[in-house]
Amino acid sequence: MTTASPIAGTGFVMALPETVRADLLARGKRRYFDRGQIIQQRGDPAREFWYVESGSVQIGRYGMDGRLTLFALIGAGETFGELAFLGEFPRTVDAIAGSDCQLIRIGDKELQSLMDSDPAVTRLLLKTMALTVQQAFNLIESSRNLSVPQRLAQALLQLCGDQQDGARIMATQQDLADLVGVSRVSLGKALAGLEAAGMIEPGYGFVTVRDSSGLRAVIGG
Amino acid sequence: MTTASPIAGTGFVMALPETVRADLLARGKRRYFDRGQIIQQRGDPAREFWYVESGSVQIGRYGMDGRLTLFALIGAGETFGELAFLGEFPRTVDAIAGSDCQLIRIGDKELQSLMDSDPAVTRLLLKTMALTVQQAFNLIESSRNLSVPQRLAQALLQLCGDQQDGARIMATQQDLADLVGVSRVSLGKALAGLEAAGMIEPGYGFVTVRDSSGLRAVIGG
DNA sequence: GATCAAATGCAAATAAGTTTTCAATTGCAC
DNA sequence: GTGCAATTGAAAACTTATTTGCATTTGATC
Repeated sequence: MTTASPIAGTGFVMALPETVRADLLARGKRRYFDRGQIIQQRGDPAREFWYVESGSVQIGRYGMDGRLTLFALIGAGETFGELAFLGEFPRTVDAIAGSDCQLIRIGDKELQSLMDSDPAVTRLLLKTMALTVQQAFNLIESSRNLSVPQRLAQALLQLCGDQQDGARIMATQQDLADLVGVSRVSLGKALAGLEAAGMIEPGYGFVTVRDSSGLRAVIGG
Repeated sequence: MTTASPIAGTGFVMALPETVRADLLARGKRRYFDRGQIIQQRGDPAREFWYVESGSVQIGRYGMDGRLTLFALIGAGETFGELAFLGEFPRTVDAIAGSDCQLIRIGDKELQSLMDSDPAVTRLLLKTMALTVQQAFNLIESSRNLSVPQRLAQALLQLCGDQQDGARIMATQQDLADLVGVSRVSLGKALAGLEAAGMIEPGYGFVTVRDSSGLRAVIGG
């Protein structure tokens, strides 16, 4: 579901002013994860949140069948895990390294020392959080009246992130259907439509984005 | 739309620990609004947020025709306007006194002095906000797969707030349809269904809730 | 390269919601 | 009370999405 993506990952750190962000990231510790490695699991205590320096992270939930229901793909420059960390509740989603990746861990110590260093930072954190939330709500609200192809386009754009055209999104049609919140049949039709327009190329277990600006146009018009 | 309600008003202040809340509210100034009076308008700078001490506040948007599209009804104990205030962006919705009401205004000065008084409060604010957001997302996510009657039940419960059974919700079927995100026809059918079950009584321009626990059961099952 | 499970494609029947139109009702203003 | 606009009720045609079942294709494994 497109609507789910803002739940897991946001531009939280990205939205901070350059100096503050650099300061915060400098305090955190770098950690490396191999593709497929589990970063966090549902129910874990949330002692930190993560900034993705390179690579990508899959956010979703494992069902009893062991399959991952994808919620979001977090790319470089994005963060995930802030809500559970700041809210002090257990992880609500699983996170797996989608590729070999390099993350920066930001925990209580780092956050606290940043807030101590400058009292204005806390207000800034609140502001950034509120902004992020508002954007997420806007996204949700706007997607309420969109057709399936439009919502699919939105989801695909979210999933391919900042990548250039040609990005390969590793997700089955069933994954995408869950993400967008429709049946596999409906999603298949929507995919076919976007393919006919030359914007994407469906594969077996993946989708290649050919024309991201076209996808944006689909949403807009 | 049910999904819109968390945007406008939340239990932000309600979720604060008793002592902190009392402290914060004691700092704010009481203001009184007559029924129908405008509290805030879209585009206004957000210099404060409001805690509803008594009465109710309508949140929504005025269309070009001068009609209000209802998003939420905020009752006693709830707050509204935090997002725009904390995020430092202009109001995204209009707020009108739904009845004579008594609000507490919390602005920069009050918030700042609270944060200064105890450094732990800032962390607490972040936590409360994160919690509120997560709850809002949970609500949205859960409502994704609900039928129209279920979403209607959810919206009605949200609108009648803490009130006892017998609460009269002043909203036309068109209002409710906009709120739930369906056509008036579909909403009428859902209303009729709930009425047949004896949970509500539709009126002319209002709905009376007869059995709120029944409505909750509708959502659950 | 033969096998097998996963993933995709396709089609028909069904369900749900929308749009449109018009009639009936309600409540307010005069 | 009468007139009038807003609201509600109801019906039909239409659109969209779901469900179900099965056939086909793909890619990994042995």
